[in-house]
Amino acid sequence: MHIQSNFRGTALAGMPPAGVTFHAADTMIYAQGDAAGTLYQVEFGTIRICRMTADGRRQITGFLTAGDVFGFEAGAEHNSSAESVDGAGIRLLRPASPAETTTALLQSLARTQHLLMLLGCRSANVRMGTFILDLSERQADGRLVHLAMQRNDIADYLGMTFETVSRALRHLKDEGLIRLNSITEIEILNRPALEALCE
Amino acid sequence: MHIQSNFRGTALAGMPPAGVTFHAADTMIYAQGDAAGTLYQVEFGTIRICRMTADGRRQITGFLTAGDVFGFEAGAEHNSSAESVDGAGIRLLRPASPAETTTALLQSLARTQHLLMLLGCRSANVRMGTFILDLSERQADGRLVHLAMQRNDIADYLGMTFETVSRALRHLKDEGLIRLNSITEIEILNRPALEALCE
DNA sequence: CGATCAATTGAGACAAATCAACACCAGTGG
DNA sequence: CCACTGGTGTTGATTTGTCTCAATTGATCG
Repeated sequence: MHIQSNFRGTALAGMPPAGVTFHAADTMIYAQGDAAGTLYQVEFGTIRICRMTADGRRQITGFLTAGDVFGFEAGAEHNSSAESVDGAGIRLLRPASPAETTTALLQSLARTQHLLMLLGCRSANVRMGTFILDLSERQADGRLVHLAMQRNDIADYLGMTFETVSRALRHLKDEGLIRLNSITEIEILNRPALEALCE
Repeated sequence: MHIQSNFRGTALAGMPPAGVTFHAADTMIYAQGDAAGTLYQVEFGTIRICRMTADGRRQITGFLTAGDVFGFEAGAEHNSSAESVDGAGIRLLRPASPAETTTALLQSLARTQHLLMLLGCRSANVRMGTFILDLSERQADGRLVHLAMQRNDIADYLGMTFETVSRALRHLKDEGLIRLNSITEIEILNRPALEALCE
């Protein structure tokens, strides 16, 4: 499981630094409605920020990885929940300086707007392709992309069903743009074409 | 035209306060790619924030009205453009305090996330209904909603075509939830039912 | 090995996009 | 005063893409 491997990878190299708490896969860090105020930073692993719609659907508004700061809210309560996707280490930030807060907020805003653009575009294939490219940018390797989250999470992030996620992946595969090395690893075979598709 | 009436309404009451510039309907305040840095505040009228997608579509990421602050960017350049919808007065903000910036940013983030939730939901009728309710909250009257923007703008905001906007309005009308008093004025006939639809 | 959950694939239904025609309104000029 | 025009909005017919429902395969784990 990725939980183990991810955690072990860090733990074996030495204990996680003090102030970092570990959250197992699929566990909640804070819930919708919890008191807000604290800021968090991802140390390792992947976090998803979720929000339930009134009709019962779930919208994931972001996936966060090492270095990302999260937890700000406009009100006194969290209107999103934060959950560990694959086992993650979280650091509590001591009250950050205003400048740091602004930077983190701007980044958060930029990410949200980026997702907004993605959802505004209606093609499932393009959404999926862009998602892969986005992940790729945040990961070291230019060809291999690791999917820490499962299809269901991707679906709720991209605003579609997990069946459509599956079909979109198949489509990109059939086009020769990617290869599915395993269920959690995608290989980008033709990046220029993929970028052209997603612009 | 709304330009005249809006402007006149303010102008007759006295000249716009110093530091407020007027932008006629459908004119640009800043463009995608312009140098960022200044913050603006809407004095009167309506502003739309737009972003072009590579495939030529336009996504409106927000409509701003009196009091709203806009213009922040993560980088040195604007990656959105700001345009006057119906003739609007804009005030340049002198460098705001960090606390004010954070507040404005949080509000901006909250709004963007709200729109994100809307786009994640796929029903055109619900999107349209929510849009009307959102507008209503920002306007004085609880029943009458003024549409400063035209159908095309609404479509690009809600991620659908203007034909679908038209059909969604018709649907809400047929359901007895709203009435179309004129092309720019909607009357909410059954707010509870409308809220129930949109949750 | 069977049990369970995740992922894929297929067939059909349905909502929105697309294409096209038409109505409406304001402004213009004969 | 009335045709003409261009922009905007509505409505209709058809196509297309995604959702839904259902069956099947694949992976993981006790």
